[in-house]
Amino acid sequence: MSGEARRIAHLDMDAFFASVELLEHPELRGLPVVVGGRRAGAPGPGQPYPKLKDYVGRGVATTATYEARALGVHSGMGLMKAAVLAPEAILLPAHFEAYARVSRAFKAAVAEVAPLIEDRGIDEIYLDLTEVPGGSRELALRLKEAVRQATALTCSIGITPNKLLSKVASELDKPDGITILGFGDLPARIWPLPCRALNGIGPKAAAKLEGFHLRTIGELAQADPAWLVEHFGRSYGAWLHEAAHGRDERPLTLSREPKSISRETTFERDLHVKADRAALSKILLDLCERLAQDLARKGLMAGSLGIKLRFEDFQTVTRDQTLPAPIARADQLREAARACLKRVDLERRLRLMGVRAGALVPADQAASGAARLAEAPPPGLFDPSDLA
DNA sequence: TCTGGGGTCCTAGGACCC
DNA sequence: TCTGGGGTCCTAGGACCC
Repeated sequence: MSGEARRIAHLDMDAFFASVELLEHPELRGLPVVVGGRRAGAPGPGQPYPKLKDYVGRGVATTATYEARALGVHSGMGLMKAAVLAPEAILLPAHFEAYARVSRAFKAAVAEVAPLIEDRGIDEIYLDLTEVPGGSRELALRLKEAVRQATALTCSIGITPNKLLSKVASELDKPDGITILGFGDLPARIWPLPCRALNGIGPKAAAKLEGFHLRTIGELAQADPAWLVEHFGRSYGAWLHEAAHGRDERPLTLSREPKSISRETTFERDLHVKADRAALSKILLDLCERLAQDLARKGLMAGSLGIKLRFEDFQTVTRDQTLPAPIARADQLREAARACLKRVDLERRLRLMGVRAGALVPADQAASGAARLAEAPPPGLFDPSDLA
């Protein structure tokens, strides 16, 4: 039984990173501004802001103000491409510490209104409003006011019976919008939208659907579920059908433990293992040190370690290794990463390297477990690798 | 004018065990 | 010796999301 109808909100901060930057640089309000790029270096006092057209190098737009989006700049777009569309746009470097601080502030403010929160990253959350007294519009206004008072920023809110629809709804009236929908609104408000508007249909699935002339969610809803399963697999095909009909029973995930922690970097220029050995070695050590800090800060150890490499042609490979015992120190991480590296053919030049800690275990548990084993090996238990 | 960095989840094949 | 099947763990890759 699904019980009574739920009331779920999706709250999404408007152009979050760019909006936080505008708090620092109010004189840029109303202008096309893009946040992104590598250490562009903040302009000194009296210096003009750097323009997108003056940017050279690798990097993507992390966020863009609505003025920049109107020129065609989207997050994830390469900056060199963005510069063609909006050469005069201001380019600001990202300040992740500031965004994290504002993120905590808006979530704390929202929790005062509605405590059941699913964290969906730095700038968005789901809320369960089912048991919160008050009308949906009234609650949305209260949430927006709480966010505004805590951060001086605007957000957009969708309220519907489930997460799937609320996520779509919060996009419908951006920025600073409120959209409240029931199942009855499906044909008029949801079905005309492109399939891509559904959270879970990405570029690949959308292109494949389009190949079958299924462009809108309404067209997808009309498709025979058995046919969808045939072409998209049992799990995904069934989900496509349910999603197109706005059905989604997923509960909110109120807390979760991290499954992995990773650090990666794209190089300024492509590097070759032989010609750039020293540079790559330094980068690997750097990544491992940062990963070790992350693990220490969270009190975790890695039960497995993996590397990720991206070649100059953008092909990406990963190598993972389950460790005999959890590790957390930088030198241990590096040794394990090097063992993984040996399993990759490194003829082509590299553009990215990353390290990832998986199978995470709390450091106190891992330490006591290892100590117990070292102190008193169980009698009669022998390790086959001893024979090697 | 090529495409960041941090994640999650799913699939699929092979090893290994019962 | 052959055959079959199920379950779990490990690894690699890929889609997707923020």
